[in-house]
Amino acid sequence: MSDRRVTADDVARLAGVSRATVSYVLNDHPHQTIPEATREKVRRAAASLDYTPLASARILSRGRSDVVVMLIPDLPLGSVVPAVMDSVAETIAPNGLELFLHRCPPGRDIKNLWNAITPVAVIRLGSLGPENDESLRRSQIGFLVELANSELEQGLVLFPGLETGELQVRHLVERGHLRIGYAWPDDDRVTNFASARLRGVQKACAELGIAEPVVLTLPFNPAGAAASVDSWREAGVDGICAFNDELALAIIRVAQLRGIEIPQDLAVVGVDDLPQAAFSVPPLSTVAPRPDKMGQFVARRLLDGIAGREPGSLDPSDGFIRLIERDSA
Amino acid sequence: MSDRRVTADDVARLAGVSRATVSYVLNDHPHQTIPEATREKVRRAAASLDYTPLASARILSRGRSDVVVMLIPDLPLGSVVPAVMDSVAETIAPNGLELFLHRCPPGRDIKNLWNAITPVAVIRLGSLGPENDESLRRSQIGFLVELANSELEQGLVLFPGLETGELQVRHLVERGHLRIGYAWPDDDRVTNFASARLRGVQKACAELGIAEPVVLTLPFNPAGAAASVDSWREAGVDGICAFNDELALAIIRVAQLRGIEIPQDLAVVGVDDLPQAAFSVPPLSTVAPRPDKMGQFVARRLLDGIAGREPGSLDPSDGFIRLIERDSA
DNA sequence: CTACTCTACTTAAGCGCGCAACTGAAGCGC
DNA sequence: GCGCTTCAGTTGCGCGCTTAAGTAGAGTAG
Repeated sequence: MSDRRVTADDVARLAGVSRATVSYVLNDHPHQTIPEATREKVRRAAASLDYTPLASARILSRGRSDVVVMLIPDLPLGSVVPAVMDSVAETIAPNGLELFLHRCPPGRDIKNLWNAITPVAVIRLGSLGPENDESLRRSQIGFLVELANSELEQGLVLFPGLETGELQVRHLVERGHLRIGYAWPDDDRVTNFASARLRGVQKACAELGIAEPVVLTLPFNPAGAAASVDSWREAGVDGICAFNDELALAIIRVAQLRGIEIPQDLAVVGVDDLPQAAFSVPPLSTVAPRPDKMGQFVARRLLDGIAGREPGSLDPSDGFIRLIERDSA
Repeated sequence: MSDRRVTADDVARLAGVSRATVSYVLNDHPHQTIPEATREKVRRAAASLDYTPLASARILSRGRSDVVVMLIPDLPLGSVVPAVMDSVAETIAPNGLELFLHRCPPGRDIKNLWNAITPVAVIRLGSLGPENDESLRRSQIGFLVELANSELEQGLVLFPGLETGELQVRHLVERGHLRIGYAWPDDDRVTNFASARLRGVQKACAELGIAEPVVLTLPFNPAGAAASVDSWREAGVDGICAFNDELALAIIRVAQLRGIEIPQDLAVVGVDDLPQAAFSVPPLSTVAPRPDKMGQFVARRLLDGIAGREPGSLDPSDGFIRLIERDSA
């Protein structure tokens, strides 16, 4: 809040050295022989003035910034996105990189963003719409990681929908539930996720030689949910793959009010592992994302890309999700 | 991804004018008389080269950046923080400002951040710990908005805990529930929020001349929750203020399993207005935050501060929360 | 015809920093 | 005492942009 910024010149003057020396000391520049006494003098001066180099000047001079921007459309970000962020941030921190999140609602034009910030890399977390995706690719950003919400979008898939659906079905079948239902969400914004997961369910059913899943949209209110549950029961369904835990928990609650025993009469498997999932009665079996693994994968890609290395050929979807077996199936 | 960045020089050369003219045109500089023909030439050249000014150079030159950073500790960010972000972003966008979120776990030192970015302003969303808070204040940031999680922390309060607690009690009392219980969360990270809300509850009880609330920690599992509900019932409690909707919904579920009628035997009021709240049986009455109002308030403060104006003397807590009356009380 | 104004630009001075290249002094072998 | 290397710094350029100040030419007033 002072009037004029403190610059490296001020530090140099106070320390009685040149500006270059200040820069060398504060950046721990290699190939430079500076005795500890001088270093200490400089560091003291910098500290006493609360000196912080001006990022813009630093970046301009080095020709490279340390900012990674994560661009996310205005999807409802649950607890997994922040967790992935934390994991990415932690992994790239040793390289001096800092992660920032920027929300990007459908209507907004990205172009103005680059007037404000010069990232080394950006992580696109799901599609931002055709024009923005395109302009992102054409822009002069060092490195771009394109993440997809599901196998149906372009980009790397963090949350593999196919595999998720398969895991759900295989678990139900293992426990003896052979007539599968799918609880489809009543929210357009997540259609992409849902489609991929349903495909996984269908694929697994085919592979296991059981009947096609009975797909019903699950309205997010008690009456509607109850109706869907009744329909499934009439169709002989005894195992439900829910799009996510919210739906799964709703199903469990509604079913219990109707005297349906879980998992004997009806088994349910969710997705997400919400905190509530562990504490429902019975505790919900669910396919959980592993944000730490996801973040580490993204961060590695990022670091490889920035360094100009070819990204390692690891299997992206390896270990990103896991089945948590509890008692609802 | 091209080898060399496209600079204003390239655009100038292509358009057949000087670099200064390019800058004047692209920034719509006032007090400059440039015929439309020339403007068009420049704009075409810029577009055909996909020119984006280098933010760092721009900022260095203008001595001012357009970046607002929102710093948030690693609290679980629900749906309200993103909503506040969107509201802030939208309000400041007409001024050319861009909002970025940066998470700041307790251990992390903020200092390195300013090597990466030079914000005009930062919004501190809750305390980042004593050292970081202090270093933030000493740093050379243009403007700092300090937001508090509750009345118990330093800074402006967006989510007024006192008022929240009061609203809960007054609603219960209006509906004839005079013996109040308070459901305390089993999570250390939210103690600050909870304390303020509880104080509001206690204050309202005192003012209305009813007994002190019976405070019980509500374990987030069915058995524990059931035990708490039993204790309240034994104490004659017929109206519960829950710390948040999650707890409120858990209470409703547990109570129903025990044959307790809601709201006749036991009324419950939550906080947050989760999506599930509207669809529980009975629908949950709750104190809802209004992220749009919060965001607009923060944005106004920000714009005033950046412009050097004294912030308007509006009542910060006005309209930030509201009671949503449904059927659980 | 000169002096002035207005238009439509251009020239050039920074912004603060990093880093390559240079320099002066000290140390050392012969 | 000479040339060589190492130490401990300094000088100065350039990153790409904004913007104050300047200027050539056309138009107009007197």
